[in-house]
Amino acid sequence: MTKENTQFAILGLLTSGCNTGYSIKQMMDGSLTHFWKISYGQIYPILKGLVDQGYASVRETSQEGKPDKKEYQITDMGRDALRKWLEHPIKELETTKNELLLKLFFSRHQESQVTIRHILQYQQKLEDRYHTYHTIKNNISARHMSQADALYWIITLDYGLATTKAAIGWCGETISKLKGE
Amino acid sequence: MTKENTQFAILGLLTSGCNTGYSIKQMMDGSLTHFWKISYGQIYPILKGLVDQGYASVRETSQEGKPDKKEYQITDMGRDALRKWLEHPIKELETTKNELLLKLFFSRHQESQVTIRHILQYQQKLEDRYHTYHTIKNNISARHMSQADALYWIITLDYGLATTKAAIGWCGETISKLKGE
DNA sequence: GTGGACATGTAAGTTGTTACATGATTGC
DNA sequence: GCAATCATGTAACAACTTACATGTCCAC
Repeated sequence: MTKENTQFAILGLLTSGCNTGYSIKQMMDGSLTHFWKISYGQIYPILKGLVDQGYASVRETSQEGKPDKKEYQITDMGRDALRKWLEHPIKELETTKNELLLKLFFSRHQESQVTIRHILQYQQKLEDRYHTYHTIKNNISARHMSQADALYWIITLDYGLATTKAAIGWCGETISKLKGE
Repeated sequence: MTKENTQFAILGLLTSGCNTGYSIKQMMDGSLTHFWKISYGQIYPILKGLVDQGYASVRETSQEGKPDKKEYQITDMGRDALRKWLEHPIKELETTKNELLLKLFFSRHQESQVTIRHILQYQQKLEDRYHTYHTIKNNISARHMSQADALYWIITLDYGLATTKAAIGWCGETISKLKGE
């Protein structure tokens, strides 16, 4: 049930300073994007669903200088459900679709120069991602934020940093291997 | 277009000794599963589509001691299309949904003991996966197989080994960090 | 006679994305 | 007057999974 997780991702963000569909989307894009993505097409229906289930409440508020918005608030029931979900153990490891590896698998049909070019481009993208994670990490340390919030946020970033670094290393080794052929 | 990639994954396997829907599924589950998954619900319609596009041909054959099957063969047009697809550069890095990281992001709502238990279980699963990759790698080296096939197969396994190892290391460090809190 | 490997296929459902529609307000 | 940011929403589509339906042949 990935939908359940997506639901709780949104419910969780209601406890992290986000209380409109718009701000949830922004937070997702900025901070959870490397392990959970979401579109408006999901957010608004799910927010409605959370209210239906009693996990959240809404009120329409008007602001000065900005359009009206719907403010969502997590309820006690929502908090209980969130804690229960957190306790629930993780079933299985997820696997990503990886277009580079797929192409690599069939690369005997191709000249190794082209393969090397693909890997180099991939490596560049990994390095960009690595630097993005670093920048976010530095921003968190520099900014306000409650300690409890920041601790776990940094831990998830460290996962991204560690695995991305390993992938960058693999790119280098693989290119050497292919050049030696 | 992930579907395009899935299509070429199947077309590619027609060049790697698989020529029935059934054997394609087996190969996928055994060797490509860590970066590309597929179900029968996709395989059979796509095989039909490949024939419609002129990328493959079929013939029904009967076997002794086994049920009849449809043997698919890649065509010259299919080979051209496969090479063109291989040349096409990779657009973007994929991101996996990761339930552990999602839960971790909200783990300030939870006692750190429970969080540590989750990470330990995750680490165990990563280690299982790591050993599976190793076993497959050893089997490839030990078995027949053309050198060209084996080289790229091993490279994709090395990616899995490198990133999984990094993730295992992160688990250890994170647990230490949380115990120190 | 039953379980397992081999073999093909589809219908319904799930999950998610993309593109579109709408509109307030601010600053240039 | 136009772009940007803030804001909400949906309909159509895409990709994929799950569950089911069907059947052969072999070995125990």
